[in-house]
Amino acid sequence: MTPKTRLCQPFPATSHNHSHCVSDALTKAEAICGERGARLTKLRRRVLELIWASHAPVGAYDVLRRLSQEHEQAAPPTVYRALDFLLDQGLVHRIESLNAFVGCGAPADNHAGQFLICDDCGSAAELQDKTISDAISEGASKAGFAVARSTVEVRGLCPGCQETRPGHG
Amino acid sequence: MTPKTRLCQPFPATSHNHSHCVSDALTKAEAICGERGARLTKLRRRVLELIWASHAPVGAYDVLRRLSQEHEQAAPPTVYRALDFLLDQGLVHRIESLNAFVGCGAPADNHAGQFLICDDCGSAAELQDKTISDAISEGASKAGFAVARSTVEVRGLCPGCQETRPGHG
DNA sequence: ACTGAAATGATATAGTATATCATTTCTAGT
DNA sequence: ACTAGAAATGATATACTATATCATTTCAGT
Repeated sequence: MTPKTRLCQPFPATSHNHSHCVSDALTKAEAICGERGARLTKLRRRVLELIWASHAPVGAYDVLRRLSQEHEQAAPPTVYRALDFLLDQGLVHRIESLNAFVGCGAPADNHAGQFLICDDCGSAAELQDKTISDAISEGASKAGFAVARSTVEVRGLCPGCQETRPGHG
Repeated sequence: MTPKTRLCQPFPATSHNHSHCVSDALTKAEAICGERGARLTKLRRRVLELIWASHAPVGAYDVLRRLSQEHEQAAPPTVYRALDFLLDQGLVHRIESLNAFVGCGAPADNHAGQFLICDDCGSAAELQDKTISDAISEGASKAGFAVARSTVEVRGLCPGCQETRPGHG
């Protein structure tokens, strides 16, 4: 049985080996793009890698600043085009409430995730919770609304930051 | 009993008397601000009225353009300050995925709504669906996440636009 | 009227995203 | 390998969204 709540990209444990996250994400991305005949160029691959530099969503201009250090011609469209590609392929998600982007933890399944975003450390966890998506479908359908896609962004404190800031203060 | 799904701001019927929506919203706003000792100044009231000009979320700069026609000194901070006040009072909501603002249909109850936004006509309906919010609380809690607030923005087609664009085309 | 707080005016600037056209690189068909 | 068309990138300009800062005006309570 599949659980109704799947934490497809958990909050990182303090001990986690981040370089493994990154290489894993890049490997998956290459496999997926390979299957689809989508061109994960050097530039797009590098942008994906920069997005994966942390588990916190990162702004397009932050990516640009880092990319510029190694690629002098980089300009806003350079980054936005790469991001558009990565979004199309489902390799990254856009976090609307932050105008920022985060790597997708389960790029193989075509899904719309729900995000838990820590107001303290900025990290985002990605959920695929069928109870939530079913509730949304049901609520929309009662209103006669035909759902195309939905954005769920939950703000609060991640497990680690609750220890440090128990009263949210 | 309270239904689990409340459509606290429905999609407008083609026949609906919009001036009634607006005057109703303004009346409620004055009552609420009066009770709270919050100052719904002429400027803030007018911005609220401009937001309520339609059921589609409206951008801050759209509000600015209209406001400028009657109030020459209006500048971006004029509008953003008024919006900040209206958001604080729960009289309008911000739609993150559109960078836009919409009047709140149920400003009296302090709530976090869910929004159904039509990709065709742009109208937004506001839901207060306990099934959705409970599902989010539950999913977050399984991940050990402490929820502060959540954003739910569903895109698709409203009842009226499904008739016109049955195949989403 | 006076005073401190709140609101608004005025200006500058930061931050996010896209339009457009030129050039280069890649792919498929020969 | 050659070439034409498509895809990707370069380069530049500009649009859109939001906030910082300080001056001035207005308001509520005394």
